[in-house]
Amino acid sequence: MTLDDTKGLTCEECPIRFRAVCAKCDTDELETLEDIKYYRTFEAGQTILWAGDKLDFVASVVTGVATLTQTMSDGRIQMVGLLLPSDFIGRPNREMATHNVEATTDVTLCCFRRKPFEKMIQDTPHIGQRLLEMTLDELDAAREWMLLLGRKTAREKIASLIYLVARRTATLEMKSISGEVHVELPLTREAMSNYLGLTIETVSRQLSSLKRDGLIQLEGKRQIIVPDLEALMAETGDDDDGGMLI
Amino acid sequence: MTLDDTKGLTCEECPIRFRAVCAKCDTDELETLEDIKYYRTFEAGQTILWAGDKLDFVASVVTGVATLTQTMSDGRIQMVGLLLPSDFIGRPNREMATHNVEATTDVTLCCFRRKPFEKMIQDTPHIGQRLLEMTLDELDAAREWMLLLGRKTAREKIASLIYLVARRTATLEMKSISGEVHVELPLTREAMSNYLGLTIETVSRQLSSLKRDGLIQLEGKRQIIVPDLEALMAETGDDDDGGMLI
DNA sequence: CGACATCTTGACTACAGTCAATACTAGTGG
DNA sequence: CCACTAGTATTGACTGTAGTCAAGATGTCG
Repeated sequence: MTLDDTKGLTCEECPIRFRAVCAKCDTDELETLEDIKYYRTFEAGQTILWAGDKLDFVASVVTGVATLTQTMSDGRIQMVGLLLPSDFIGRPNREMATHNVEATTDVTLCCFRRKPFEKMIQDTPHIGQRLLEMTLDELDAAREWMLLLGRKTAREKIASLIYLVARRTATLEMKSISGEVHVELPLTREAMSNYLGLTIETVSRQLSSLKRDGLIQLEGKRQIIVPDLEALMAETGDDDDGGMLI
Repeated sequence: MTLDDTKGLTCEECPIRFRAVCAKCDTDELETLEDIKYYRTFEAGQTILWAGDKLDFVASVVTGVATLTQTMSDGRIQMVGLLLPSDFIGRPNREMATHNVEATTDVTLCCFRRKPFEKMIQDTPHIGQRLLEMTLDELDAAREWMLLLGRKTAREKIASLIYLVARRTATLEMKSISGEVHVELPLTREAMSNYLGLTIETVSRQLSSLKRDGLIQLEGKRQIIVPDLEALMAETGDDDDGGMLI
């Protein structure tokens, strides 16, 4: 799905219909949402929101990848969220953006005007319930990420990131989780370093090292081939069952 | 409030009545909660839950401090949550505990049987709404924490932790945020190191260094005096406005 | 008082960061 | 088509911060 395909999309046709904040809504509720929604698009590299901006919408990512980052006054940057299609931006009952949001690929957002959306949360349990589920999932992901940042080595960090994306693509494409997987990494080295709490030099060195050891192959800058996902997993420091919870 | 004071407490008398997951409930709703709740107490050092345990309750911390930790197979530990009174344990619709939960002081929990609690979330918007607010707050805290883990120096990490606790005590005691603050740190050096993604030796060294520089005074192992909160803040790497969002 | 936990300090090491040079890639214009 | 540039990525040499290993100090409790 490209940017232009989303123009004038109805909720029923929406590619994230069953994963986004509206997933539990019935037809009536979708109609209310239609009234308060509008689409916005951003090009790769553009900033969607600056921390501190007044925010009069919340939004779902429809297509593309965006990042949430936090910046220290001396310029150090830490990514604190990686937003994929269906992920939610903004917080009900908060007027200010708290983090920078940047598009790393071309991005389409489905924006909801904030005030009416907040009212819907009060009146439409399905929205609130779904948002709670999604927020709990994000909290789980954040905690996994904290383990990575606090305790993993550089090599383990890189392996974990590739494994995460590889696994997601594998399940998305309904492929078996073992065997060869082609991974499209929508992040620059800088974005990766900000995700992992490393410098770009260390990211580069560890990618080269994993390549030298035959655990990955690099095709251009953004394409990675993982010949053996199990073998990569062994480098992440995790044991296998992670992430299969209900 | 001590452990024994909470025996047979009614919701109306509860010390966390207006901050916990039940904060928005009206009298009727509290009555339903009374039926499915029971108290449990744990001694300092006890494990409340093991990751992987079957979980048939969720709970609020009424008194004391507990930690959420994640463990790697080789023994590395990262704290991923610090649970203070009113914080929530467990996740609706999930049967397994995903992290270890340990009492660092004596702890009282107000436990709710999971099934009826999940039903209440469906039927009682006030519970779900409050849980959503609390989860969003936790997510914010987790992201702040990720910045600390990924990008701060050891000294900044220690300063940040003390500042966090100092600030909380100061606001709790309605004292001015500037000037001298006495802080009770309910964590061992080991727990601090797991919180900060450091070794205990580094924690110890940095505490000594902050002491040498006159930024803190140590009274016994757990009591810290901060003569000048502003000066400590300057060591955290943050700029002042952090944490004052709506 | 002695025994065990926890904490502090010191000496040394290693992993990731810094600084700098070079390589690669994509885009622009002659 | 190639030259030039700008941005991004890789590699090397060196440094510095936090980790490791070990000895001692302090505190707690029977």
